[in-house]
Amino acid sequence: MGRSPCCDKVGLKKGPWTPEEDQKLLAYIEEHGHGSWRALPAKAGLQRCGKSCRLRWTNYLRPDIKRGKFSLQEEQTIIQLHALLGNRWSAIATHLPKRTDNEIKNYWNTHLKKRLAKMGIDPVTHKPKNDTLLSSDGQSKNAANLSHMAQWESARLEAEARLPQRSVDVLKAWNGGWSKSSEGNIGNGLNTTGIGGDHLESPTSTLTFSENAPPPIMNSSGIGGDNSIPMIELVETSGSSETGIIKGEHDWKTLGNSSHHHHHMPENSVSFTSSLHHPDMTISMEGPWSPESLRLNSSHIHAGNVVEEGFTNLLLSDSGDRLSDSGKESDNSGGSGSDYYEDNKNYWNSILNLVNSSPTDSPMF
DNA sequence: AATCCGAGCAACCGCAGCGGT
DNA sequence: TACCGCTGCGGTTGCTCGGAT
Repeated sequence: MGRSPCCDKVGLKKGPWTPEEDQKLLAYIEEHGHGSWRALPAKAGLQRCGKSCRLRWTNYLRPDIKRGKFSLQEEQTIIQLHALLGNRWSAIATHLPKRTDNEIKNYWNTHLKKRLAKMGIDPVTHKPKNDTLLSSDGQSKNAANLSHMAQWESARLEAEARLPQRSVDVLKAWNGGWSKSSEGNIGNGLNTTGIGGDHLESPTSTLTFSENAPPPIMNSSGIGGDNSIPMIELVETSGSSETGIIKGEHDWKTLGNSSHHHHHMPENSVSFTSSLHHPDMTISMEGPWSPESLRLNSSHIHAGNVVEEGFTNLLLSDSGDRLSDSGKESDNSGGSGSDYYEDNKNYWNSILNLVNSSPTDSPMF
């Protein structure tokens, strides 16, 4: 794989951009669009490599960038998403209006990480550090720390409650082909690079899930091995209540490739909302659990990205591929499958307990 | 006033992945 | 299938600025 030599070329300027350079770049892109970044500098009369131009544009010159202090809401969003996604800044950036991944990354590293550390929360795992909260006999050290913990967990709950593990499992199954991640972050098969591109900027998403069990698990090859989610249709509604309903045989078999197993979906209900550039996309699922019955409702949304983005939101999981063909959990992360489910259960129970015993809107930051 | 030092942030670097040939 | 070009991403660097000494 040939490395792009653009930045190695001699004679190309590096370092801070001058206002003149900014002006040239801005003027060129406004008139022609960026097209090929590699070719752009010469056309725009810039002594820069294309990479540098792209970076300058995406991180600074783009007209839709908001600069300045992060709001409380933005901070919480970053923290919550970081708890789910880890250092996937570009994915996090798609949830913050007009913020760039670079800015979010910097903000995390310079502000939020330190703040969490101060609170005794491990900024990597987003869990309270043992030595901070517990003494050797497991008793809490002091009430302040416990309060921090409760507040933090409460905020974390907000994020994670939007993403029940089982829904993640379902979507993993839908998507199929999850890869393992050495760092414990997701390695899903979805292409996220199209998210947050020129047409999609600031989704915030929630997922709600009924108490009933979600569908059984697909095999690992899943549906749509090309990472698409072909069973979903997006209907442009422009604010009307009109929705497109896709109905068909309530049988997964009709949707995927012929190799996967036949599973019937139990009754279930899913509601997914996402606010994008022009928010309020709603995906709701009613009746028999089957992707055919997904009902999508959106307005002013770049349709191609919406579906992908929406499901990427659902795929925010730190678990790897734990699903097997038969729907049982499989073990490929070092622990047994039952350990995983036990841990998961305990985890959710602890979060729910914390939330039940603490104010939901307690100011943390 | 000069120097030091840390925080904040813009920009760079290298890698991975994708599409085209 | 292998190679190449290109883009995007995340980690890191290094410059700037402001506060402390």
